Amino acid sequence: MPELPEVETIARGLAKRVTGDAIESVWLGQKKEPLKSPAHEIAAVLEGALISRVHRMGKHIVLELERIAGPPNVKPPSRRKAATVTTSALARRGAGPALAPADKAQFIVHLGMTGRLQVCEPEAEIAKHTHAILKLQSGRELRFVDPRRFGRLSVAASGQFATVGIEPLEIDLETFIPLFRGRKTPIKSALLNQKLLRGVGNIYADESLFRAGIRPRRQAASVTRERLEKLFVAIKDVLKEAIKLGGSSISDYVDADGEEGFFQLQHRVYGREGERCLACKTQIKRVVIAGRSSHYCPKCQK
DNA sequence: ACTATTTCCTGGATGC
DNA sequence: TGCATCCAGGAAATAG
Repeated sequence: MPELPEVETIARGLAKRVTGDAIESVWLGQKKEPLKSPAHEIAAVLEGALISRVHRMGKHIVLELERIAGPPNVKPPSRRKAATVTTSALARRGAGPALAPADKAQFIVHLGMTGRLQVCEPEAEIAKHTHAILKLQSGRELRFVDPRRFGRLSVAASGQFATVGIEPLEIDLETFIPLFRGRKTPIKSALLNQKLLRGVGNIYADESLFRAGIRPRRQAASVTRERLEKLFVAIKDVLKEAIKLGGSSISDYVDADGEEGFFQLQHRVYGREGERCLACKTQIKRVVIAGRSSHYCPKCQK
């Protein structure tokens, strides 16, 4: 379940492999769920584009694209046609400005629960649930595999993709505190709300709340400033530590090199229901909040 | 305008 | 052993 640290790890690994490479052609599967933008639009934007940079925004991986002059394999007439269809499709959905084949664009990948991006040789066996294959100029392929299909692929004109939430590793205390003001929702739900902070998911919300001594069910607005200050530090610490360890490998998560992360060994509450609290030996409890398992120590967290 | 709940998905674990 | 059921959860959709 890739959250900020896992996505950061994956984005860094991917950046090392594909920055400077170009996309020659694109194959997209028949399943519609993984495609947030229309298939022809994704293909039109990706084909013949240079990958100039790979980075993370919240839980999204963003590939910055630059159109390279006269890619021999992309015929201008077909591109014009695709752009025309794109324009009308966008207008119909009221999705904002049309996505013309601009000089700069973005390919945005959300891994959902089980999404994987793999860079491999073309002869490598195609995994079950492969939804996209990008043929690269270097001869390799970038593939998107996602069994559960919660992941999403989309394209945007450069700068058009904006998420409302703030990066938790960049936010300052005086911006952080008011995020929770007047919110009746449980603090755990607020942390999972990507419109507030982007990138925090179930694991790191639980781990941060434990470190800050706050029960996940506590109403966000009722958390004292003192506790919010602790939470502010806890979130940053947890995320930074997790990034250092390459993320948490639970379920089948591996990074771009197929390496597992090790932060799961540092989990103090997540997935430890019934086990003893490492601080006070009390049994860790699990409750469901907003449909998510939430783990906490009833003694350490108030 | 908020908040809470439901829905989408498959594979692995569990139960009988 | 085999089959059915449950569970994981991000975010969009829907309901309240």
